[in-house]
Amino acid sequence: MTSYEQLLQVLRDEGHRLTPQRLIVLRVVAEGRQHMGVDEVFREAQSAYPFMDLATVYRTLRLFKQVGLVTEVAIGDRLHYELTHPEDRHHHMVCRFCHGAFNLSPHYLEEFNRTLVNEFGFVPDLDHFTITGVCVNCRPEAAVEIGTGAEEFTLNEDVP
Amino acid sequence: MTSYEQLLQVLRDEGHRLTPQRLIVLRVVAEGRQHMGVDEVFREAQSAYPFMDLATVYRTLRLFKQVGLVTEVAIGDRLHYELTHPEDRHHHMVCRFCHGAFNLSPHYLEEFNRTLVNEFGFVPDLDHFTITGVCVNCRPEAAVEIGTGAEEFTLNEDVP
DNA sequence: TTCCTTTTTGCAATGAGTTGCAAATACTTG
DNA sequence: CAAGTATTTGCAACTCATTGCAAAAAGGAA
Repeated sequence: MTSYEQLLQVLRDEGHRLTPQRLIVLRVVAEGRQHMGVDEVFREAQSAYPFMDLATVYRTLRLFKQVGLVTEVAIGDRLHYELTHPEDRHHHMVCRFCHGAFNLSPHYLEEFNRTLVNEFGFVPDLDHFTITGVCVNCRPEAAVEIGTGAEEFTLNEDVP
Repeated sequence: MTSYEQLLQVLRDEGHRLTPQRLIVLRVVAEGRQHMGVDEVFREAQSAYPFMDLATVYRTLRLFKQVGLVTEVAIGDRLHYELTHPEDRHHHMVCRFCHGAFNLSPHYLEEFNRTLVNEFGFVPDLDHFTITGVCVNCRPEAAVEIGTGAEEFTLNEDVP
């Protein structure tokens, strides 16, 4: 487990200033659950430091992402953040129905990454990657939406 | 080449109404270049129909995307749209530096798609996919940004 | 054609996120 | 520890995109 002091050192090393606002946001994210919404981070931070401004939270999270302290995950149409654990890097599969976020090992993208670099000289941003889709649990709902014929059984309640 | 009439039929078939606004947006996108920005579409449409509203353009493009007439591409932080050519489906690699968009054959994602479905039961949205990164031409700039040592040669102008 | 219902439009308001700028403050150097 | 400067904050204004709602218009039925 990365210690709090080590995290601060990352900021100092890159020449960023340690303001109370940054310390608080860092602690909120470090102690919070996985992929917190910005509003969540804001409320928590504000309760620890009532003068906290929303713009500061956005700027701070952007900075933390830039230096690799946190990972940004787009869930639905909102940004979420979680502490980066270097030992447990992972991408996300986000369900378009339930908005659940499932971890995906980087290993599943290695081949793809190599191909883009070798064939096109294109270096994809793959330190973190989010793919949306439909999770196992929501596949029945998805089937109804796109009409696979399954609705004849699931929607008709008059069958004997 | 898909004819204009065929495109209209797609809308009619799904029970959408053919309004002047929709016809114009469709024509603008059909005749425009690849991945047009929303503002671009708006300006073109407005010059053909001065009462055109921006909200209508957004709604119309969203509808067209939903029925598959157009493909949405996120370039930088803005949405762009291009006519969907069913014979020439492709994904996009978007360069974070020059914002150039390069086509990517769906074949490069087939394996990845299968893996997610088989291993996790997760069905990714892969009718269109955009990956950001750094293109061949911008890799020198990227090297300077992330510091690979190359800057010793590119930035120091005092070498004899 | 006319009437009727439902969809669509235009407008204004809203929401998430970003940005310009002056005032405040963290860090550096003496 | 005081002074100087470069960064950061707070605030308000702004941007892109979405939405609620009343008025307008499309398409189907009489």
